[in-house]
Amino acid sequence: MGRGKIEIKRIENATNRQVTYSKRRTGIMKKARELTVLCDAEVAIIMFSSTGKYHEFCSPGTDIKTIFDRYQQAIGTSLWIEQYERTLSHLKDINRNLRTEIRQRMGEDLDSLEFDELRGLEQNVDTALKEVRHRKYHVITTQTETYKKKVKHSYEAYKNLQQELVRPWHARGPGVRFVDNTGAGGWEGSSVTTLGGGASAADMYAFRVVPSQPNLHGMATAPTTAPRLI
Amino acid sequence: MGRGKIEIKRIENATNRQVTYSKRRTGIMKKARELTVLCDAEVAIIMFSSTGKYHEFCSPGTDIKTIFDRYQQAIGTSLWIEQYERTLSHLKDINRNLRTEIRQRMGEDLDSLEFDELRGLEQNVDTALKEVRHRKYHVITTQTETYKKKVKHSYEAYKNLQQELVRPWHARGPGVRFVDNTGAGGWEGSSVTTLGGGASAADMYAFRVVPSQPNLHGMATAPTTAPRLI
DNA sequence: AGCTATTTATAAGA
DNA sequence: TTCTTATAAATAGCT
Repeated sequence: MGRGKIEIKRIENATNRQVTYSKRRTGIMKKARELTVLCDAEVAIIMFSSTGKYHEFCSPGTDIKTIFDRYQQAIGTSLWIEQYERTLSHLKDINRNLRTEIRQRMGEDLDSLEFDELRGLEQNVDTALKEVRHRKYHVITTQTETYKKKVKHSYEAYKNLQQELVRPWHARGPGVRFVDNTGAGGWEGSSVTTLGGGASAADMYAFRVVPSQPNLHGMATAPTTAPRLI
Repeated sequence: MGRGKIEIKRIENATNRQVTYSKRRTGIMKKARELTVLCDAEVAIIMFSSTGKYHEFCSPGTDIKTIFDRYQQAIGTSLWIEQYERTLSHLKDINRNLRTEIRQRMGEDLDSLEFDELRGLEQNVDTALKEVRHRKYHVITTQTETYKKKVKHSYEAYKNLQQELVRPWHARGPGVRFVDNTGAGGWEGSSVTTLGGGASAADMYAFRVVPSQPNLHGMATAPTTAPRLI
């Protein structure tokens, strides 16, 4: 009912949707009011727009909660606590199963598994291990490359400064007054020149040893932020 | 809208009132449905006619209780519902994290892990794999022993019967009248005598191949019963 | 927010 | 109840 017929499907234009919502909401509310008056009925309406705003209608002489209670009595679903408890215990069950699966994937609680399940698990974990190793080596490679570049840059900067140092004072630029040489000894002397070539990637991370997965398998409600390597 | 205009006041004729209620109720429900689709809104309607019959409408994908909960939250009523929602979302969070951990233990979604986490995971999965293998071999050994004993017993029973067969008729006991020899050829001739010694344990289960873990990682609310080997 | 051409809803009657 | 139809209402597309 309007200048043109519209298809009943989600209005994609947000503005349009909002306007239509507003108009039609008013229409429904009016209809509801008329119904309560004409037919002596009790009506409760709750609406939430896509933007989250809420509107309500309720027959005069009562309130939404009363009508809702009556509704619950009528359909016998009273006591949400029931529903609530059900949902809760359902989630807890799922949770417990997930934990069991994790424990089994960690090699615990295997007694309850049949042989074929054990074999499936073994195969699965084996595949997973390969995946993890694959990913680990990928990360090693990537990060090693990054470090290589960083070391190379630092070394070049260092060499430039060194050259600057041996040039006569009168040839220096006006902006160069200090040279940082705090690490000149141990830094240059050990492995800088060779690191770009042959240092093993694993050595680069040897300073940080994590014996087992500390963040996984926790009760954390939000993802814990991991300590960053760099 | 009709053959004549009507005043919005209680319809005194009961039949008329009932008919109007029915028609207009249908109209409102339709409008509500259209609103939810057109404007992506959530709508819940509860109606009671003057005769006490109830009707409801609710946007698809949700239910009246959910909308009512949201409504109560919106107007700031009900403290325990908040608590309930919090507990629920807490459980859902835990759930999500557990699933993430399982996926990572399966070698998926590894991109988000830092290097040290990856290394921890690798170590952990590696250990788990050893545990699982250990347990698997334990089960194999145990079951193989069981089968060995069964076969041994069967074989001895068979030999006793065979001896019985070669004894003269008059020497036989009164209860022995029939001898089952259905499998005498293929059974004895092939591997029975050697099985007790050298048959590989793995061969015993070769008839059952389970490529991956079917029951793990599911949404099951209760532990699923596994197919039994024996 | 208003304005209308149109589409819808529905009152009354069958 | 359900259908039909004349009419009242609601509203889509524009300002």
